[in-house]
Amino acid sequence: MSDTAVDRLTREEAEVELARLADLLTRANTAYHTDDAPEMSDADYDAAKLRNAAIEARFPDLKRPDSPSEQVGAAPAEGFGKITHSVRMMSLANAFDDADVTDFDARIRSYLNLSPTAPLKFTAEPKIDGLSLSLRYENGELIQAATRGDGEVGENVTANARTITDIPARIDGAPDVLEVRGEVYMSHEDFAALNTRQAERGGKTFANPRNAAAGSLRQLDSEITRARPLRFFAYSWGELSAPLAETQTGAINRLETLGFQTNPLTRTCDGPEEMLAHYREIEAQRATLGYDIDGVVYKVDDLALQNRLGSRATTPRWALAHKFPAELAWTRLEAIDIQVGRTGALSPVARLTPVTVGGVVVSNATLHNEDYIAGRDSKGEEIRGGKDIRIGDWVQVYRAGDVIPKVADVDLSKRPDDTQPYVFPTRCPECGSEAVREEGDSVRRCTGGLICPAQAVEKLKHFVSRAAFDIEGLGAKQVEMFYADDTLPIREPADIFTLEARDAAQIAKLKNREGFGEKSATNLFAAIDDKRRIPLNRLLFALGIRHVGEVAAADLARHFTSWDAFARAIDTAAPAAQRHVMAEEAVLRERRAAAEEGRRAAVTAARTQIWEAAPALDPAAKAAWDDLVGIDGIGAAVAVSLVTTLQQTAERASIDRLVAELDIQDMEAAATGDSPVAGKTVVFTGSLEKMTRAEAKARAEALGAKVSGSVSAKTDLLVAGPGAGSKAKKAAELGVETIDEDGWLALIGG
DNA sequence: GTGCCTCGAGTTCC
DNA sequence: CTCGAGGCAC
Repeated sequence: MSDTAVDRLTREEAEVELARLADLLTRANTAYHTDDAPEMSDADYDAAKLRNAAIEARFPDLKRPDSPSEQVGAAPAEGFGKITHSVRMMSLANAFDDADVTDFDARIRSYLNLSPTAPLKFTAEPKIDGLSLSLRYENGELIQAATRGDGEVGENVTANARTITDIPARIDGAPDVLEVRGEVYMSHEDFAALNTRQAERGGKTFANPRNAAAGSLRQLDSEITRARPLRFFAYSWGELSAPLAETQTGAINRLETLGFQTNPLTRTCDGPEEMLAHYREIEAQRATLGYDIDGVVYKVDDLALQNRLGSRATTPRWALAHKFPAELAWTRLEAIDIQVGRTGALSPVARLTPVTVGGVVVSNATLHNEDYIAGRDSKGEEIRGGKDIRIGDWVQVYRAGDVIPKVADVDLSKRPDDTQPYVFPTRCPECGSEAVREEGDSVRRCTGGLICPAQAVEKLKHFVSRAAFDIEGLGAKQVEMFYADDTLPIREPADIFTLEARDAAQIAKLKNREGFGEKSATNLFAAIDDKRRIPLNRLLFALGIRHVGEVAAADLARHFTSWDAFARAIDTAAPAAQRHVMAEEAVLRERRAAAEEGRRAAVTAARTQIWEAAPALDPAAKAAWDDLVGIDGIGAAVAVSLVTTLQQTAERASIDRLVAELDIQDMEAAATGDSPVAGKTVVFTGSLEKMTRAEAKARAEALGAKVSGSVSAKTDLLVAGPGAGSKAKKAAELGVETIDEDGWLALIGG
C-alpha cells in the first residue's frame, strides 16, 4: 500500500497508512537519536514525511493526534532545548609541570598584593574525566539541569539528570536558589558492563567511559539514560541566593551535607608543596580509583579571595587544572595533506595508520606548519635534534590536553631507506594561486582570496558558525553542499539571504531535493529570515576579517554602535592606514640599512618622514585612524586589516551586497549597568594601596567602565593614588574629575 | 625595547 | 587545546 498514489487511496486505506507512517517516523526519530545509527536514509525519511502530509491534506479529519507533521522540529538534527546559564560555566587554566603550579601561587600573590610568606590556602581534588553539569534547585527542588555547552548556553537535560541516583530530586536546608555544578561520569566497571550489554544486543559500543557518559546523558528518551549507570560528583556552584560557606572546603562540605557526592580525595593544602604532594598521591592512585581522571584541580580556598581574583575571558584566576602527562603512541605517517583555512593559511595534516591514544583511535594529527615538518622552531632553530618529518616515518603521537592529536617526535632508527624530505607546496593545492610567507610569519598563505574555493567555503562556514550568524539548519555540511550547487548556489554570504527568493523563482525547488523535504526547506528559509536582524558585533565577527575575532568585533561594535558609523570611519581612516603601512616598511628598510652600515637605526625619523611627507595627510583621516587605534584592544595590525579588507573592491562589493540584505541592530551607546561608573572611561595613576592595578582594572571593567592608560578629553574619571604625576596634572588642565583610591572604593561600593 | 597576557586561528574526534 | 602574535604595561 505504501506505493499507492495518495489520490487513489480510499478513506480506510488512508487511515491505516497514516497510522503506519506515524509509527515509522516515530521509530526513525528514536533510532536516529538513541543509537546514532539511523535506520532510514534522509531521503526516505523526507519522502515519508511528505507522503504523510499529502494524505493529511486530502483527509484533514483523519489527522492523528500524534501526527508526525505536528511534531515541532521533527527534523532529526534537533535535540534538547537551550538553557542560558545564569552564571557562566568557565573552563580552567592548565598546568603541565610543577613550575606552572608554583607560578600559579606566585601570580595570585602578586595579584592580591600578598607577601610570599603570607598564608594562602588552596584545595586540591582529582579532575574527573566526564562532562560537567549544572543543577538548579529552587526551594530545595531540582528544577533544571544543563550541560556546559559553550559555557554561556547549554542543553536542557533535566529529565535525564533526574534519573541519576547521585543527583537528589530535592534537598533540605539549602539556599532558595542553588546551582550545584559537578561532573557526570561512569565508572570503569559500569562502562565495561555497559559495553558488554551493548555488544550482545548488537548496539554500538563506546570508545571510553567519557564518551559513554556523554552519550548516555544526551539521550532524548530519559528511560535509556535511567538504564545507564551514571554518577555525579559535585565540586562547584553557580547562582546562589545565599553563600554556602566562607571557603571552598566549607562549601564542598556543605554540598556533601545537602546530599551530594563529593570526591573523597579533596584536600585543603597550605601551599604549592602540599599541592604537589597531593598531586603525586592522586597520580599514584589513578589506576585503582575505578574511574577516569585526567589531572588535579587546585582552587584558592578563601571565597572572598576568589571573588577578588575574578576571571579572565574564559577562565577564573583562582583555579588551575594540573594535567597528567599525555599518553603517547607510535604509528606510521602515511601521507601529509595540506588544508586551506579561511584566511588562506596552508596547514599540514598528518594521515596516520590508525592508532589508539588515550582510549581514542587517531588517524589524523596536526603537523602545525612548514617549519615544524622541517624540524625548526619559529626562530628557524633546529628542534627535535634536527629531524625532519618524512612520509613513511614512524612518528610519536599524543593528544594535547587529551583532545587534539599532534605529532610529537620521529624515530629515525626506523626510517625506511627510500624517504625524501617533505617539500612544502608554494602553490595553493585548492586553487593553484601562489602561496606566500610573509616575513616573520610562521604560516604560508594562499593569495587567491575570494577566488580560492577553499577560502570561500571556509569563510562561509565561519559566517554561519555559532558566534556569528548561527543559522539553524545551515551548518558546515550544508554550506559545502550549497557552495558546490549549480542551480541554487551559495558562494558568498549575501547568497544565503537571497536563497528563498531564488528558489521561488526556479522550477526545481529545494523541497524536492534528496535530503530535503517541504518542512526542512521552509524551516531553513525561516531560520535564515530569523537572522536578518543581527547585532552589529555578530556581523563584524561573521565577516571573517583577519585579526577580528569575537572580542575585537565586540569592541568595535561598542565603539561605533552602527554599521554606517563603522564603515564611514574605516573609509575615512584609509589614507592614514596606508601611511602607517608605508611608515613601517620604511622602518624595516632603515633597520636593514643600519645593520649593514653598522650604525644605530633612526627608527623614529624614518617613521615621521613618511607620516609628514607630501601630499599632506587629510587631518580627518588622521583623526579617524587615531580614534580607531585608540580603542582598547585594537592596534595597528587590526586597523590595517580592517582598512585593507573594506578597501578591496571585490570584497567590499560582497560585503555591501550582504549589508543590503540585513537589518543591523545598533549597539547601546554605553554599558548602562546600574553601577555609577558604567560606560565611563577611567584612568588609574599613582600607587594603589588597597588593590593592585590589575585588580582595579578588572573590577572597573566588570562594572562596565572602560579603563584607559592615559588621560585625554574622553576620560571621565581619574583615580589618583599617592605619587600621581603628569596624568593628574593633565587631568586638572582638562578639567577631568579626580578622586583618590578611597573615593573610588566608596563610589563602587566596597 | 622587553616581557606578560589575551585574543585569534587552526585542529580532531564523537 | 595550543601556538603565535598583537596589544599594552613596565
